[in-house]
Formats: sequence, C-alpha cells, structure tokens
Amino acid sequence: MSLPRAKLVKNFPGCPVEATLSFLDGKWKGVILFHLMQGTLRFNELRRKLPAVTQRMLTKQLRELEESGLVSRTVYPVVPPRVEYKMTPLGTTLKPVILALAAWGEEHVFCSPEAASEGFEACATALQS
Amino acid sequence: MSLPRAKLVKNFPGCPVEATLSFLDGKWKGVILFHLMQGTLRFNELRRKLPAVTQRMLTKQLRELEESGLVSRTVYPVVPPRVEYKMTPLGTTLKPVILALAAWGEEHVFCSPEAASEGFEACATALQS
DNA sequence: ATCGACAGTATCCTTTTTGGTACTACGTAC
DNA sequence: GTACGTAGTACCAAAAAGGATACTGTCGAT
Repeated sequence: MSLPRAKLVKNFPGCPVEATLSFLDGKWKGVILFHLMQGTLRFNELRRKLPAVTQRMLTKQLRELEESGLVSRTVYPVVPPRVEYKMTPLGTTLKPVILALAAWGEEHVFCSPEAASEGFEACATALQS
Repeated sequence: MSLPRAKLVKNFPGCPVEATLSFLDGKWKGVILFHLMQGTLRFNELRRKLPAVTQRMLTKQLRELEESGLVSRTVYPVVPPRVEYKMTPLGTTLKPVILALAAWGEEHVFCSPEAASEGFEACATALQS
C-alpha cells in the first residue's frame, strides 16, 4: 500500500483526523486556503501573497485543491488570461478547521526575527482576521 | 514547557496555519495524536491500533512528536521494556484542533466500499455540502 | 521594436519521506 | 530449546515531494 497520502484514507480506520489532514497535505495548501478564505484571488495575486512559492508549486497545489473539491478555478477567455480561484461551498466548511489551526499556531508557535526579516512577513500579515 | 522552537525556526514558513500543520505533518501523526488523546499508550499498544504502520515508521513519528514537545516518552527500566507515550500539556492544547479536524473528516470524507475492497485507490472523497 | 503582465508548461534535478526486511537483548512460558 | 512479547535499530530501496530554470502566446503600453 505504497500510495500517496491523499489516497490512503482507508488506512486509517476510524480516524477522520488523517482524512482531513490528507486534504491539507502539501506544503502550501494551508496558506492558500487561508488567503482564499478571505476572498477570491487571481493566480498572480496569490503568487504575490506567497513570495516564496514557485509558479510550478502554486499551480500544483491549486490543482490538487481543485481536484479535491475545496477550490474552484474559473477561466475567463480573455487576453491577457484571467483565472480566478475561489473556495467552493465545501471549501468554506473548512473554515472552522483553518481558524483552529491558525489560532493554535498563533498561540503556540513563535516566529524567529530572522525568518521575519527574510521576507516571510507577507504571509504573516495577511493572517490577521 | 518545552518549546519546539528550534524546529520551528527552521521550518516555519511564516504562517500560523502552516506552522500548526508542520507539527501534524507526517503520515501517521494525526492518528497517533488521536489515539493518545484518549489516554496513555505503550509502543505496541499503539502498534496494534495502527496495523498498517511499520515499526520503523511508528518510532520515527513518535520521536518527532516527542521532539516537538507534543508527546512525552517514558521508559521504565524493566524487563521486558516498558515505554509509555503520553500527550504533554502542550499536546493537549491541540485537542480542539484535532477535534475540529476529526469533525470535518467525519462529516465530509467518505470512503467508497468498492474502492476499499479493490485495494486502496482513491477511496477518499469529499462530499459537496 | 521591445517590454512586461498574465497564467501557466516542460524538463530536469535534488531532497525528503516512506517502505521492507532483518537484526538486537532480555525474560518468561511451553 | 524454541517461540513469544517487549521496544526498538540498521541498512537499503522506492516513491513522492519539492525546487530551478527556461519556455509558451497574446495584448497593451512605451
């Protein structure tokens, strides 16, 4: 049973915790969802909010979120391209979970000053709500 | 309280959501915490609760949980060995988070029986609400 | 004529994570 | 004297995840 985590839910009998985590698994999904929780965003808007993620990674994470039904992707056939990412109704049901995660992080996780001065504050500032 | 600061400084992407997720990252941490939430467990008790995890993986995940301060490991110098795993005070502060994860999983994640019997492929599906 | 914004792909490479199997030591029970 | 339960290690291989860089095409502005 060497399958990616996202497909392994059956391996956790009676454990919905891992089931939920499998939807959030991926280096940037948590932040992405947090930002989308606050409103629809275009691809590059999201990119600017996550300066450390590469284009390739952002695309990949978004596609996975789309595939799992948490985020919708709407392409407007215009030039230049316009693509909007938005939480689906299912995605919004995750809000309490994300808020719980954020609350715990804020209370128990401390960010070193070095990390903050190295360009990560863009993520941190958007997290107030 | 022992703060997992060293680890955080290295891995903290700058977002409290991701920060919290980084503590839960690892294929089995969610389930492990879920079980330990219900009480202290010995190594092999935990193993029996997670039939699919190998000894090596279980050890590894437990050591990581210990290192991040969520779980404590107590060795009793007896023969045969007796090692007890237990949530730390910091670990118990995660309870609301774990419960939120569990609640969402129970409400939105389903595993189709056919897929389950065929193997483990893609049996996790989220239902639109 | 060239540049940048837009939303990505394609290709290659490195790192991290996970899995499989075998092995340890000690004591007790059969 | 052989197996079982305890709590792990050590070693090797496979798989998955993540990163770096370069490239696409159209348009509007400079």
